[in-house]
Amino acid sequence: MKIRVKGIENQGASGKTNSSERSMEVLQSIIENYIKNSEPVGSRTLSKSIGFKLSPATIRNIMSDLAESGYLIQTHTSAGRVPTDKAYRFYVDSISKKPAIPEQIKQKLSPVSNVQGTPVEDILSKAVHLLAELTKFACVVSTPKQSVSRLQRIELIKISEDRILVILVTKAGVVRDKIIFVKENHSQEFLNSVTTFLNEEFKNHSMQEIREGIHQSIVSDRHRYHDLLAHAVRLGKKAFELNQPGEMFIEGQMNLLLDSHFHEQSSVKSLIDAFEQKTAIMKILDESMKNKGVHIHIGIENDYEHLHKCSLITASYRNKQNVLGSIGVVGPTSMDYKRIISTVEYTAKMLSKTISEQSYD
Amino acid sequence: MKIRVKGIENQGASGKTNSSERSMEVLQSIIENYIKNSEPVGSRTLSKSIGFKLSPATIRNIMSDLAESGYLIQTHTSAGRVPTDKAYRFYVDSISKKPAIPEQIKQKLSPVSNVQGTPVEDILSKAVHLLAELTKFACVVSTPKQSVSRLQRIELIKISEDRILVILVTKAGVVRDKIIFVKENHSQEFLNSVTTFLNEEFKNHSMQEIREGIHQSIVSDRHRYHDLLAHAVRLGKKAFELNQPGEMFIEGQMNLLLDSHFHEQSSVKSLIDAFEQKTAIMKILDESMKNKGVHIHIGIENDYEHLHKCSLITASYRNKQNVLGSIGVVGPTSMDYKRIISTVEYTAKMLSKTISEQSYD
DNA sequence: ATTAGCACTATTCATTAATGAGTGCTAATA
DNA sequence: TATTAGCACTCATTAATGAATAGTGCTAAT
Repeated sequence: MKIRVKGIENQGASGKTNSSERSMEVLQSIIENYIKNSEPVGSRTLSKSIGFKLSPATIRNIMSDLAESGYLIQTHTSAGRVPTDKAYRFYVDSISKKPAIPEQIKQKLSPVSNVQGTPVEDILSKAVHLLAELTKFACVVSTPKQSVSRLQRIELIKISEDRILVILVTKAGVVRDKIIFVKENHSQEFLNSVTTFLNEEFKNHSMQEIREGIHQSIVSDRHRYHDLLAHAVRLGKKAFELNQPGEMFIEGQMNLLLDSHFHEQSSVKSLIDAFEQKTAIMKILDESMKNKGVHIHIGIENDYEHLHKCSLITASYRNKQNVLGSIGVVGPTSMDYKRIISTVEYTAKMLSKTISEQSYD
Repeated sequence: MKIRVKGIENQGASGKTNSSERSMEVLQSIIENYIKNSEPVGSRTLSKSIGFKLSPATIRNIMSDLAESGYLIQTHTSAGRVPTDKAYRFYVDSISKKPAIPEQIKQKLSPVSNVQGTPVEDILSKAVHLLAELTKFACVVSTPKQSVSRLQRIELIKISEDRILVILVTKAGVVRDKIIFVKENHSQEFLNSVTTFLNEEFKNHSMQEIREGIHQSIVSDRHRYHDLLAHAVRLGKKAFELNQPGEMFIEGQMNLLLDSHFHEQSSVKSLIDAFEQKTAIMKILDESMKNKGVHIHIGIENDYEHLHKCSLITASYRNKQNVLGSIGVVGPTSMDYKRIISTVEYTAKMLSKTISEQSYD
């Protein structure tokens, strides 16, 4: 058996590129070709598409090597070759200069920044909708995490004898409400005092801190004999209890089903499952908040099995103070990474800009 | 040519059912058979399924008549027959006793009523999610219409020099927020006075009334020389301006794409379009709020062309005072109407019950 | 090291024939 | 007179066949 050298070793001082480099160039061409046409690419086709700089036979040899190293697979003997997830990983890692955002995309996304006085949720919803239209894939966005965002204001409104409406306004510009049930029949005036106290005590603190702080207050008994404070703390504890599990907006799921890569029954079922069980995607979005920039999860790299046929491109958005959530695209592993990456990046940037302007500090 | 009698005339005092009645029974069987198996039903199959009470030949004659009257069509000469939208219309109109709700469905929907202190939106979202799971079709629900619901409370919160956060709480239990931009730099104390004024003036009035009332106030000049009131009216006008276009939650869109009836490309495209362009479905939901009970739109009966292959089953939900919105199912025209109708009806009932309990009066 | 040439393989596509489900009509039957 | 059995006919579906095609791998020549 002939052993072909496909290593990284240099080839002396000749002007030629070394063989490893050339292999990678070929691989890149194959990937781009496949992304474009969604069809297995053969040696002749490729030779043509790179302007016959290499003959089909040469390319066959290179392809054979690439297949051996796990970058390509054949669906059957006489078919062309298809990039593996490993190939896509190589591809996205080797992308150096991102393409400029086409004017058309900027145009399309402009409504995102054009939203005087709109609630954050509506901005997110608008953004994810447009992103789905642009990419023709499914898009998701997570709503701002409650725990990190800081308190702008709390309001307690008496609804009935035993129910109080709590409204929390965070600095990120998110308004949350819930009803709490109480045993005592507090007057609205009393609630106003409590409100004042809570606002003075906790304004600008993160929800996380507040929850811990209130817990502390209850454990310590410094308020035990002060009626107002004791009640305030008690109510506050209920009011700040975590109840929002973290939401996510989804748009354009159906786009995926027009995509030829998801035409088999099983793939469709997987997708439905993935979107039904939001947790897996949510986890990826959460993960994406931890680091700056665009995050890419290619097929098999996803922990969740039903996403093995998908790639996710995500980017976090933020206001001036905090990372709030992230937005992303779910598409086939053979998506046009360059385009999608820059589109997601740009959308997240727009989102951050808009929300920062709207933020309450 | 032989003319077959297929009219409504009676046939004397014999114990036999008259032929029209029998035709309708056959039609019903055909429809139920088709709903069950999604396959054109032939004379032999049907004869068997009704226990050979009628021979295939007889059934063929009846079928031929039904086809002539537009209740059935053949996809091709040697295929069985398929119900038309007219047949489905007949079918749903002839449903007399609705089946009891299976315990299993009640069980599954119980989380809807089990929601202490949850915002209305979350309840709706939960309900529509469960409905989609139960029916395996796409489900939609419209959020409470702002205009009919009455004011529980308004809050104005100063955000920055030129921005005020407005929070509207309606009696239906919906909290809405938006930011308004102002030229003057009002103090929070001033805003509090305005808030008090607005609450006293407008509590318990419908948004519609309030909008008109404020408009009146501005046209008339009774507040012109009173600074506080003039400002209050000005701010109020901004605050109550309609900005919520009426939302809709969608769940289970992808279920439809597993359904064999939507397997052709064109159908899929239509569906995507229908859900993208939410207006058509929204209109049907709005329409459904005008009358009590379950509403049924079968295929071609829908104004919107992209919904011609779908049937919609909708029902409104309400609190003690008002009809708030509606919830519905979008599925193929050959859906199991009995089951879906009763499921939707039950869901709407649960929803009404839960929201009424949570409503602020 | 690269390439041309050739044998080989597997898919895809069109054609054909067999099968079968279902109808419509007519004549027999209850 | 309504129902049914029987039969000829239609058309979709399926399987089988073969030709065309796209692609590979190997070897020998450059």
